[in-house]
Amino acid sequence: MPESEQWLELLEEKGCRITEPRRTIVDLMVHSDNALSPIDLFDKARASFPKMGLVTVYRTLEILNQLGLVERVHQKGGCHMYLRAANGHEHIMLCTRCGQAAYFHGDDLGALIHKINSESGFLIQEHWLQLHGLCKNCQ
Amino acid sequence: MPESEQWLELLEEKGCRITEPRRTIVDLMVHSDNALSPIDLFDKARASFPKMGLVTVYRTLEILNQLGLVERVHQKGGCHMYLRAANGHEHIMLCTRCGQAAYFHGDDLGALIHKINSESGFLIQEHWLQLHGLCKNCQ
DNA sequence: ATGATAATGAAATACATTTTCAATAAGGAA
DNA sequence: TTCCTTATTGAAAATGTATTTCATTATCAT
Repeated sequence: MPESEQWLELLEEKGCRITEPRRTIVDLMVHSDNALSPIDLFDKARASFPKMGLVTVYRTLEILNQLGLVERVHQKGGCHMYLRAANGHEHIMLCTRCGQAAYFHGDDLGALIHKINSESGFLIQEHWLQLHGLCKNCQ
Repeated sequence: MPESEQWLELLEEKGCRITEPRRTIVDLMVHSDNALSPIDLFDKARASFPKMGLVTVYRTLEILNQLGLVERVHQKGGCHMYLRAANGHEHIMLCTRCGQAAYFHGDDLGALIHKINSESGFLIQEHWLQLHGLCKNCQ
């Protein structure tokens, strides 16, 4: 089953109606190699669905984020872009030159987290790691 | 030498004038255990320097950020707060209950980064790790 | 096919940040 | 010290980003 369909099924399970705007945004997010801002999505979406409203982009991103399907990308310049979420122990890598995102399925950070827990007394509940560099093409 | 003085010297070396607003903000950032937003800083600063302008807070944070003395903190709710920057291989931990920040000096990411470089072809230039959990007091 | 209501888009609003600019103050030169 | 240059400042305006409101539309269970 195409990934877009899986996302739409999750939306349906959550009790959401499947609409044209949502289909459009899901499709764009599933297939994008680059992080996209709400405005990026708005512009791209209107190519195939001219009536798309910017508010709907925000609302749909919020739902997809709640479902863990997309996540906000954090960059020096700002934190306004979204990307397909990393699954399990994947980590996101962003190319600083072309913007392409890649997912690396590396070790989990369990050992480090555990060490921090025991040495610092801090009880870590959540962590995120983001990597910035040059992709193969841009080196 | 107090850390505030060190920061001010770095500002001077950069060619900046040492002003009352800058002293005030530096002092607040050096001594804060919690991440602070521009508005937080604005409010706190006016306690000792009532004429402080919000724009100056933004401008000073930008300079301190360029000098690597403060860094933006990334949280689910948004990325509008700043903290003394982590040095070397320190990583920032934030308490999700009281907001207190702690710095943990544990590397171990070198191996992971190296592995990613060789396996993915991606050349990692920078990495950010941020940890969220409960500090000793809040557990 | 119908109807209840979730979802939508546009406008208004709220919030965050940056730009502009005249007045002020820092700090080197006299 | 006093003067002068100019970086810095604060206020207002402008820009950019995100959310709320609300009447209209479209989904989907019946």
